[in-house]
Amino acid sequence: MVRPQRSEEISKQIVNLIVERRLPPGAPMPTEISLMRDIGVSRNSIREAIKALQALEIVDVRHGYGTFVGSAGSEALQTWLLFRTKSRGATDLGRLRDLLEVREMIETELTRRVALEHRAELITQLEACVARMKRDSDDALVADREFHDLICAEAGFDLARELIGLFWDVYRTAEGELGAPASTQRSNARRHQVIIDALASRDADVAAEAVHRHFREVRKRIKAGQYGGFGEGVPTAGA
Amino acid sequence: MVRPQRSEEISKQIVNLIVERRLPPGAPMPTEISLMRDIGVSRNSIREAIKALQALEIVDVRHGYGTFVGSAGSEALQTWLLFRTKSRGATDLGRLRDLLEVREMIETELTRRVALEHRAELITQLEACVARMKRDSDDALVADREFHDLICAEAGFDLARELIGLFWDVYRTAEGELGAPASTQRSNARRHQVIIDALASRDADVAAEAVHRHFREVRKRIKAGQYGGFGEGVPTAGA
DNA sequence: AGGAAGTAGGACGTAGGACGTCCTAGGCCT
DNA sequence: AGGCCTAGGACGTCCTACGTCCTACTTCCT
Repeated sequence: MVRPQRSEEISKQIVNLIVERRLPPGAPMPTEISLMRDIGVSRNSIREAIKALQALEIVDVRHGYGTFVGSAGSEALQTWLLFRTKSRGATDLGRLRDLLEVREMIETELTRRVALEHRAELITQLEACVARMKRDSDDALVADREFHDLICAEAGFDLARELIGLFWDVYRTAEGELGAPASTQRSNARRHQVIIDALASRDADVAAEAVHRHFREVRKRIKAGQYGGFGEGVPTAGA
Repeated sequence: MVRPQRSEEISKQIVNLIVERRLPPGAPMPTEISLMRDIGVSRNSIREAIKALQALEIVDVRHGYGTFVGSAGSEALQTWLLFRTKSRGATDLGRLRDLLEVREMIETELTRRVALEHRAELITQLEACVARMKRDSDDALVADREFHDLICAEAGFDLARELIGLFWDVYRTAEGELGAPASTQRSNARRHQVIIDALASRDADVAAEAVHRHFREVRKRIKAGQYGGFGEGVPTAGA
């Protein structure tokens, strides 16, 4: 007889409970005590099961108040993806590259679609972002993120949008921990402007090419080897 | 003074421990007891922190043996994505559509690249998959998955490949739980054959179009509305 | 009466100990 | 040498107690 890990089993039961009762995000969950009674296990086991669900943002636990249904947002994956990127196992630059690669693939296709169909207002909003990016302030980074998010939002696919945001955040964090050089905001703004123009022209191929060019530039910055990767032996500063 | 959740803090410390010591996947971790001493908290707290990491496959716990560094594989996200897809909050079909949409975007771009550069042997392997898909056995599904995985693997981007696999699995599961009609394997095989031909022609645009066509077909099947969505009121079989 | 401070209860957070279960390694027997 | 078997280590579950935090209700002052 196989004993399939108590708490894992409990986690499934809790998820089922949410799905079957059709509880929407934010709805209150049974308390730990009542789950204890209903499922018939100790509070410890219940808590461990909830902890696993909490790590995936499937539930939202508020100290002193209660446990609620979560929204399974993409922030939950940040720890996962960041670890995956930093953990050794493959070449570390390979992991960073993979991250960029996926971003590029999704954003390229997304941009193709947005090029074919978007509100005229979008262009204005994007222009505003680029204007902010030209000033070398901390806000430039925020504007960069917003730029990409605006395009993703325009396409209307929530999952894609969230994933792009996740990848962006993790990439920036990982890159930062490597001590990568910040790109000059000036040229960065220019490359984003190209994307806007492409979108405005409503030509999918031109837009895709603009996005490719943007990423090619970012990749070049990585490969420039201003830093030699970490986790392979010599960590950034040299032995 | 903010108290940032003990176990979350512990989780971070454990992750740091792995990253700083550069422990590779599979390496043994300190025991719960020694973590208890080192970090200075109760075993309960340690275990809850580990449980969260375990949910993300950042660590791998083996009963009676020990705790080891995990590989952060994409299987960890299955629970997350499946819940996200099934949880109400947006229209449920919207979630399924989002899943397909992201798959389509990644696979389209991936296929573009593979079309431009791939081993001749790949075509042979893909042909073998399609041959298996033509037989209406359980193996047809496996072959379908393998088909897409082969293409992703050829491109060489691990993350993209794993994500596609994840999306495929979750889509199939979610679709299955909705009681969706299985597509006729005959026509499915034919659409895959088109993709192979496109790849063999080494024309990126043709390949992309073939992939689009494939997904358009799948989408059509969803929208056909053989089942009316779940979670909005009437669950499949009618009240 | 209206509002603000205080309080009681509920719910999650952490601690510590005990015992069960499972695994591996190493000694022992054949 | 090879297989069995046992001792010990490590994770799994349970129980109990107490701390912390939040909400909602009560109470008291204006």
